[in-house]
Amino acid sequence: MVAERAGTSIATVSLVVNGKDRGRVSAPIATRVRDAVEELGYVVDHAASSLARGSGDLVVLIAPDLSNPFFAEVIRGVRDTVGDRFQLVLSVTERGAQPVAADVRRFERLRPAGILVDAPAAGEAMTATVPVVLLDAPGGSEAVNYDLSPGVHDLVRHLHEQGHRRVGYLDGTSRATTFGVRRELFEQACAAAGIAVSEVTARADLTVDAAASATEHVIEAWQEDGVTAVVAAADTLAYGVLRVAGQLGIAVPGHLAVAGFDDLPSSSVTAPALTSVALPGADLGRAAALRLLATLDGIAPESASLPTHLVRRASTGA
Amino acid sequence: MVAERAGTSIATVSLVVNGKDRGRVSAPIATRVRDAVEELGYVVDHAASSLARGSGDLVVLIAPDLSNPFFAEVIRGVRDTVGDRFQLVLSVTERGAQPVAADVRRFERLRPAGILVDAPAAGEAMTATVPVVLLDAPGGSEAVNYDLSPGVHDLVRHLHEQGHRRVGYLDGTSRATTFGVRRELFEQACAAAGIAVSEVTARADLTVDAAASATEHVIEAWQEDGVTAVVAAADTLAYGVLRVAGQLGIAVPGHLAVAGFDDLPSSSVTAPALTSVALPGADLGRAAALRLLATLDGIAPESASLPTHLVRRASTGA
DNA sequence: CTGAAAGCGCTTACAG
DNA sequence: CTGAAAGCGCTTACAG
Repeated sequence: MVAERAGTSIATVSLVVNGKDRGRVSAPIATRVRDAVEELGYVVDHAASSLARGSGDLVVLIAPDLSNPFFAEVIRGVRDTVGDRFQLVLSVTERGAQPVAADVRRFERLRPAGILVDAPAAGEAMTATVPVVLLDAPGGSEAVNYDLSPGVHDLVRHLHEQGHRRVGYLDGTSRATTFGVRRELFEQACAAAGIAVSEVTARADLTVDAAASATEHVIEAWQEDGVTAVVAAADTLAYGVLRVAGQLGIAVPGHLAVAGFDDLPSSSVTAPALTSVALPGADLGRAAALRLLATLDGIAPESASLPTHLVRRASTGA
Repeated sequence: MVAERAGTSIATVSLVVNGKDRGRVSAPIATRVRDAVEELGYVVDHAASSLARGSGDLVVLIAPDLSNPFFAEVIRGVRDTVGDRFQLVLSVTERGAQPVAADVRRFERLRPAGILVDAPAAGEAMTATVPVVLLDAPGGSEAVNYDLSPGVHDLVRHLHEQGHRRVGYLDGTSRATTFGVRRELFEQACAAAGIAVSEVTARADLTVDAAASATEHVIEAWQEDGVTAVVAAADTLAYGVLRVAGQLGIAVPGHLAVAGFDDLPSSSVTAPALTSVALPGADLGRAAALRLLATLDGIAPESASLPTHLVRRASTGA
């Protein structure tokens, strides 16, 4: 239709709308085509275009839980980076489960330009016929990760300075590898610093409610065990600890110091404000998108490891 | 490849993988095809399939702000309803802006089976070549909406019973129509009940921080104006009011009652627990998805209006 | 019950 | 600089 109206061929229209007309199509014809496109409100068919070209302009981001403010940040970083060149679409897994290989498979069918997978389940081989970049998947070679070491070491040193010698750890139930790494690094750093990690263990789903109820179950045991500080694997979990402490009248940080991971925006406004190992979500999204773009442009992506640092706030007496 | 391995034709394979083989393909051949599909890990190409068929199996949900727990609920409802029949993909607008017609246009290219638009900007004509269902867009005919009346009237009656005669209203800055409706209904109901709505107005983006800082600006004026209760257009906003009241030592509900809209999961656990007009997000998502499915099946969808009700909690002295 | 063939709307060598 | 033609991987009447 457009070709007919512009008095030219379909091939020429294709060149013009794809911006490949430089030096291939004369200016007057290109203008006629653009006018026709405008008047007809023509928009290239995505399916046909993807089919002919072999892949489309979609970038898929698969994440476990979009309602988590952390992922909102990641999404922002990805979007800012892929910009107008690609169309970003999101997919959430069922009930916050970690993305698995089958999720990638399902989106491969869409022939996206690339797939980003945030916090994939451990041990899943995320290979596809399109480029895949993993976010926050320690161990994967195709991944963009945080370097948790500096943040964790700062945290442990800070706790030590504040006089804590026995701490509790509230872990997540998530299958994401990053939680294993957080815990391991933390325990190693504690051992090195002469801080004992209580044998009383607790874990919860990544919600305030779940964390609160897990905390209720172990808080007495922690107290009896001489724990003076609790570190949670995520800020959301730490909020649960804060809530229970508040309800039980346990002074924070006086009787119990609390810290988390993520440094969510709301962590500066909890009561008391939460000390946290900052994992800049937008940076992660940006780095992952850059890596994907590099791959698509045929450039060997450099492996990215994003710095982390400790944000000291009132919950640990800072 | 699959056809070759199964010793049959491409057409037959197509019938089998699309489950259209009943009475058209013999059992042994169908089995051979399925085996071949299994062994080769074959998955139908979405682009080619969409192109040949005219439309695909994608359902697109465009929403302004996925990090809002309310939308997380909506998404859950949609997903539960579209199930395996369609592939749900999400799109977030830039910086939480209300979805506009251009967003719909952009996703039309994907040839989805249908498009769901949550909280679209007011006055946008959301027409497309594929079925579009609007969520929470009062006034639109293709929309699934809440019937806010019962909830708002219960709220006003409740405030009246608690002795409030002068209230403040904290509005959202969102362009979504629903906020206008909330305010209007509330003011009408107040007028009818003999409650004055303070002229001191405040509005904020839908975040706790923004609401808190907006509240800080007007709280004194409200107090001077004799306001004894504040109603916020969303629970997220009400959290900001609660925070400021807490910081200033204003007793809730003793000196100031607070209520919101949405009844987010976290509203039962704020301090104090928040009275709220419940807008069941999952129900909205479910109703919208059902409406889309009905349209796709050629059934005239019945217009849906979802009931709302008041959840009374401690923040208004309940 | 099965398969050859047209066609979905594009893109891209290729020939002119 | 321009256009005719092949082909992307499917689906679906249609003929057998």
